[in-house]
Amino acid sequence: MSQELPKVYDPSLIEEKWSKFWVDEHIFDVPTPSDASSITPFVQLLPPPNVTGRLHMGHMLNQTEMDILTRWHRMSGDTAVWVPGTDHAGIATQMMVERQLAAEGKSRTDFTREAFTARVWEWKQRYGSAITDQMRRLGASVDWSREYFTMDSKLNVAVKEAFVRLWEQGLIYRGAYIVNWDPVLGTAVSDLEVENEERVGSLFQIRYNLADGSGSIVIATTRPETMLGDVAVAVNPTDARYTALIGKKLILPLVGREIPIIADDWAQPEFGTGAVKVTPAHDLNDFAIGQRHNLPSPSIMDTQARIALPGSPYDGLDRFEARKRIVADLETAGLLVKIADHTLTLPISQRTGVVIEPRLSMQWFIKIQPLADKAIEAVDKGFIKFTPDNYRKTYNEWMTNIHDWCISRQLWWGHRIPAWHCGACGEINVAREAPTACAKCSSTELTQETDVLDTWFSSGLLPFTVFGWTGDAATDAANPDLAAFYPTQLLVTGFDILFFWVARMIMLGCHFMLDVPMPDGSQRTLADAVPFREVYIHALVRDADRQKMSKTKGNVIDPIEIVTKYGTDAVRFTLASQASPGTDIAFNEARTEGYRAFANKIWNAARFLQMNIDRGREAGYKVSLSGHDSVSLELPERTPLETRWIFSRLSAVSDSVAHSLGDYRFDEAANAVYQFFWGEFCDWYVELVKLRMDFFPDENGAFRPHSDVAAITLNALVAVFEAALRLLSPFMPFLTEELWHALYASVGSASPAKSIALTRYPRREDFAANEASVDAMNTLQELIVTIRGLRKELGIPEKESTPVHIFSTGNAATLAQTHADMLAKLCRVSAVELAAAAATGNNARSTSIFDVSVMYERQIDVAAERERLTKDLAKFNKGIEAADKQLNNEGFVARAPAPIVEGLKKQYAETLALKQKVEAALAALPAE
RNA sequence: GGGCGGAUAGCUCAGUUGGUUAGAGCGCCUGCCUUACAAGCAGGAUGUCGGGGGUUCGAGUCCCUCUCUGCCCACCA
Repeated sequence: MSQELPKVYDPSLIEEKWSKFWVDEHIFDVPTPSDASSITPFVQLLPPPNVTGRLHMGHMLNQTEMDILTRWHRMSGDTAVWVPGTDHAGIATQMMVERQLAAEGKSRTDFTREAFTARVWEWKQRYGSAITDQMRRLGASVDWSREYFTMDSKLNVAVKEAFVRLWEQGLIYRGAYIVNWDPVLGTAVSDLEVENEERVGSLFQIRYNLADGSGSIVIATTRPETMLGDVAVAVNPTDARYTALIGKKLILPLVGREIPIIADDWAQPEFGTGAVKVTPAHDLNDFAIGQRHNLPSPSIMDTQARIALPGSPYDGLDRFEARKRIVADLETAGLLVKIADHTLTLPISQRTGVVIEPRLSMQWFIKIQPLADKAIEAVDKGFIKFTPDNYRKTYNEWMTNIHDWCISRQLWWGHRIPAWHCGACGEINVAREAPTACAKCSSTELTQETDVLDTWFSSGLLPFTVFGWTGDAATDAANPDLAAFYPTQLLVTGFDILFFWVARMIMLGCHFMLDVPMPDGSQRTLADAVPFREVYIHALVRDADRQKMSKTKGNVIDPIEIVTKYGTDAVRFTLASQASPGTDIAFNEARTEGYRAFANKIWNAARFLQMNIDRGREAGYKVSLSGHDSVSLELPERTPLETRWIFSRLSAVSDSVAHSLGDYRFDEAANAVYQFFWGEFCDWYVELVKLRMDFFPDENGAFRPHSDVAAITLNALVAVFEAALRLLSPFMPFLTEELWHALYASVGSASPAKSIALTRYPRREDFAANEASVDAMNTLQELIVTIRGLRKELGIPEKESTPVHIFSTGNAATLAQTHADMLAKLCRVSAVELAAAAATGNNARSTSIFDVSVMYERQIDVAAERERLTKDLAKFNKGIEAADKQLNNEGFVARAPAPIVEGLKKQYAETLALKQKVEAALAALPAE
């Protein structure tokens, strides 16, 4: 190697270099394929983070998963496209800039709309790349050449197009309805942006007197202030208490207005007093009653939820202040009957945390049922698959109970609704470009709609708008990006935006793309109109105590901080090692420390290789790397056992990693590569390889004669390590990139690709697998571990070598003799002798395949030995008892499959033999 | 009010269609600086698989039930 690697892995020395390299060298950019049918696409859309955002652990988990899959697919030969972008996030961004203005002592209303949006753009240019910079740092292998921003003019054109088409198709309407109103933001928000919170409030009972003075009705309400807008009192038609009163008039307290008593099923006799006040402009249900009974719906509040009734004593009061005053006034008037504690669910704005005010206002809606129908069908028919599958149910539930989607927002930052109101005739002109005259009356008195679209409207279109959808069938059918990359293969996201985003993309994708012919000109079916074929929903990242991370709790872990501390690869590995479908991740720093150690282990393995390559070279051996594909299917005849074994293991692990990743079992995949690299490659292979490297002195300081075994082994070692790096690289891209290049430099050949990310992912068939070597190694490993245990128990000093006696009915003893060098190296065995019979005694131990005794004279701890043996005996007895019971059970023998019965019998016999040996050993123990 | 999930070692979690004596990492205990790595090496201990019942030759795994615990949806004044 050109330069020597430092002894301890320091991620900060290499990470910046590689993240910059990947971006600058356009390693992950994917040009549009000229022939869509010649590629296997693997396309994913990054759930666009808010442009105002900062990366949190949820993002990092999401991106780690997407990146592992993208890198794996890319290395497996697929055309892997991961499209990044950011969301203009109407409300969040506008709030951000307004806060900035507030700091300058200004407010939005000090600006014109144009000046304000210009200011937002300025903000975006300046700070908008913070989150994507963080992504670059974390090594997300996205195609930056395809980066989008949801307010880009290209996307704006597409958004307008989509809106106009929906309007023309009669799927968008405008009307006055009750919407969720955020009085701080001064805009409507969707149902999804409202969180329901249970709180203890009060239920007020108020007396409304009959106009004719013949009595009164007591109503119950949680919101007395809305009585100013009452237009009726409803009772249930079956409620005997009130039937006589239906049709009579009441005097609205404090106001004096006359309102009727009406009969409506909505009023439930059991609740409160059975009589309910009706305020159509400030309650969804009351609005429905109002419609049914043809009642007026006077609004009593302004956009900031202040009472807006000129002339009223309450005019200008905030709603909660008004409530206090009204309750007090009612009490004074003797009309307040009762105040009782009452738990109720309050709608809270997700954005501002204030209580949502249901408000009657003019809004734009999407008639959702036709879109939902297709979206339901697409999932029902399996065109879109959910992992975990139970989200399908959640999705269906929501989709079948869906309400029309209010898409208008009273904001300044966002895609402005392409509609122009005619001042002359009131006609709404919806058009792609600003019309010059009203289509109905030709008046030129046109003003553009001031509302903007819900952010999720534009992000719901992304799967096709990012690839240049225009809405023109012929143009879109000829669009090579759409041809190659739509539908995308996979969407990885959190459940929190299942309805906000995933469901909307499905509805809008199925709707719009159904009209785009297939590249071959044929009619597109729903199966190909879907925006993605699979959805993987990942869980939440929690803190080490499984608490949700939140700013108020102060337990938020900043990915950048933790990455700075442990290195990106270690944090990625921590997330991956726990990421499995449906399971939340408890992020524990102790674990990350463990994976930093793993990174260091890999690093030091590279140093070991470096040393061997250098020394081997000096000794005149040739070292080469054949390339990044198949390592070597034919191992030379003189290849030692451990190399045949590690190749077999590499083959098996490659296979299992692929299967695990295919099932989104990131945890299984990560654990498999971890176990392979540390537990097999380092713990066994590297140690055994030292036996072959005859350019190092042996135990006695002597050099052995050179042989081709050393050359074979050295080259195998290099090949296996190189393959292991590729295997690890989707999980630990930085470390593996660095070491991969260093390895090639060390070997002295040019690396076959610009980046390890562009090499081939190891596959099962790439490595010669050999069953016999695996069996033999398993036996030797068990033997070595047993001897180590015995030695420890006997208190043999680490450096002292001892002979062993081995008896076996199988090949264990001969294997031990053949590979005595391994035993010498790994458990200090000076000589292997075959025993004629199984030994029992303090220095012996038995397994089902061999009996081994270590020849060492030493007084053992009799009490400890007795305890161990007694424990073993109990264990064996328990096993024997259980097996005995089963084997004597006729039902079991008759019905269980033969291999199970045979297996149990064999095990029974083995356990019995072991038990007898333990009993003998116990008997042989000297008295204490 | 509906719906979904979880409960397995001190901690965080695996455990494939029921099949032999339930695993991993971390932590813990013991001994080691063995020519890559002390962020290391070797050895070791640890479980009434939440409780109860059922199906079965056989249940951590399937069914019922109870307890605890997350989460999502919902217009009851």
